[in-house]
Amino acid sequence: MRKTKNMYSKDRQSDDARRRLVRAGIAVFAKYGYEGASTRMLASEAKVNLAAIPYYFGGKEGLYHAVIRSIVAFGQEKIFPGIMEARKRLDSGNPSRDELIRMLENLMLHYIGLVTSDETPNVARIMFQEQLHPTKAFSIFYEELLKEEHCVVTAIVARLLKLRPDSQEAILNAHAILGQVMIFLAGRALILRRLGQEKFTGDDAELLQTIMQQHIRRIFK
Amino acid sequence: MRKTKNMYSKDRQSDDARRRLVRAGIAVFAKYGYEGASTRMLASEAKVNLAAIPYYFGGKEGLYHAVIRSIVAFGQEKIFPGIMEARKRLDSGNPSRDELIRMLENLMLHYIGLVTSDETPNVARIMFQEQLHPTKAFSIFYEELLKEEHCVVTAIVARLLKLRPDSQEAILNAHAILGQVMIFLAGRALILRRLGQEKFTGDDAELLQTIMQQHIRRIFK
DNA sequence: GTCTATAGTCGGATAGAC
DNA sequence: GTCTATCCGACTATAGAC
Repeated sequence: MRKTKNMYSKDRQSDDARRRLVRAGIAVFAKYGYEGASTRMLASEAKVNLAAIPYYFGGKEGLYHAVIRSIVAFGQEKIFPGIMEARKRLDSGNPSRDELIRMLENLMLHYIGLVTSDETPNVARIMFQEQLHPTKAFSIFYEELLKEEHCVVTAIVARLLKLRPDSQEAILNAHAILGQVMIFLAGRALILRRLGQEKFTGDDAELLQTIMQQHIRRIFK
Repeated sequence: MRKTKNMYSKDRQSDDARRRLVRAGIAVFAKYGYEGASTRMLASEAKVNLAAIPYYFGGKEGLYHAVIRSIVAFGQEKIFPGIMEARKRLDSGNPSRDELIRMLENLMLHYIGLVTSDETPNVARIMFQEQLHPTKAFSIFYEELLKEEHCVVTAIVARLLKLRPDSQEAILNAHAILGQVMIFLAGRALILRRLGQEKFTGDDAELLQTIMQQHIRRIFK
């Protein structure tokens, strides 16, 4: 039987080291990519010993997978509530055209919040890295996060356009709609350089919201 | 004075090795990223000797820059004609609303052609890699390719919405419009998995064209 | 659990024969 | 210009002291 003191210290410190490594991993993998990130960077950013990476995660790859899982959890926490609510309203009840448009708007406005927030860019960079170089991690993102999100948006778009929700046209249309926001994550460097800014401001967020509302209303009204 | 035979053989073989390396570089850097690509992969893909990379390009980084330059040239060839024509019509003459919309449509339809073509994905992957991890190469892309493209689209959008072409709103709006197509390059893995396809078909291209036309017309009419 | 020291591997670049 | 052989540095992972 373990002593209380040991359990405390073990759990607290161990959790601390693991947590710091995952946190550092998000920043370092986002900035340098999987190959570009070295275990030395990761350890020093997390302020833990180099050997802690193999010890806690079995190696660099294990740490990366832990980072992926933490991103999935972050995403599920941030976007699933909205998604699930939309899904529910679609399945039960028969939302009117205006309601459908408002649902779509709400989802998009929510994404804009993520785009312009300070904690999202690193997460988003890792997700887009995985799109450019899909590994096992991309399948996890897709199955546990992106699929449901994409399907719900497709379902809304399909209803608005009177298409089948599994039709090619509905899927492509939904992707284009989502692209209007997503490109601010994937093409972040371009738009920031174009604006002459280091990061997005609250004004940008507001402007984007009105722009997105206008686009959605004009496209679907 | 060099002998004709030597010049011939030098130029032909040297050009051949250089060309093969650049060509292989596009494929390998696209697939694995800059850090992930090794000189050994690059040489073997190009079917040249490992030492040819330092010899011709001064090293891996030099080869990468040559690849970047070749992509800029490719892009200028593929998209500048359309861009320049639009720019000319904007500067001289006073295009009508319908003409502006048609200009925007034409640019977007052209990009759809690039999205669904077979030779573009690797080029696009390298460009989006540079957006996620901007190096010196990103500045080259921006200054010599993306800036003019983005400015022209912004100018068209600004006229349609009666905004100043350097206003935040016009710039963000144009980026969102472009995002509808660009996301098919940046988020290629996602949409292909969603469609259950390995690559885009001619049908996808057609559908996308009609979708994009509808969106643009509804947004700006 | 945490650290230092080090093993073992692979990367890019070079030297020098041809 | 092209090749083989090799160097050197950086990387990840491990062994073993504390």
